[in-house]
Amino acid sequence: MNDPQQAMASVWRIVRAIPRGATLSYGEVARQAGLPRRARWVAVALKAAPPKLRLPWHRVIGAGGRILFPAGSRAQREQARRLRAEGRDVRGNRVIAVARGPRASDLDAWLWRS
DNA sequence: TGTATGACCCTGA
DNA sequence: CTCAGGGCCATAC
Repeated sequence: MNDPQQAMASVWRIVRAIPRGATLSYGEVARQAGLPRRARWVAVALKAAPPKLRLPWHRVIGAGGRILFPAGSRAQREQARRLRAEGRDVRGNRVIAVARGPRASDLDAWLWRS
């Protein structure tokens, strides 16, 4: 998986598959995309993603449920807004873990079924 | 070739 | 809870 184009496509594919209301960390996305230890690359890939794709980028958050954009920034507010629109709670730059719905341990199955 | 810079992550204090 | 330090990997100059 050294071809940037292909690696980026893999990231996009995973992000696109994140169910509404669910979230994945950058590291998890990288791992799911077959790119372990390349969390930073996920960020690069998201930034480079054509808006045309309409990727649910807001469902990708930092490890531990943190929104990584600077507090108060345009992007931070937008991400919080979209997550809340999907029923998630956001306090400051923290995304509250889901009490109902798929748990982290079940997310794999959730993501890969079909 | 070398350095700086991230939409990152983990651990330890 | 915050903070620093080290690791990580691709990009830009």
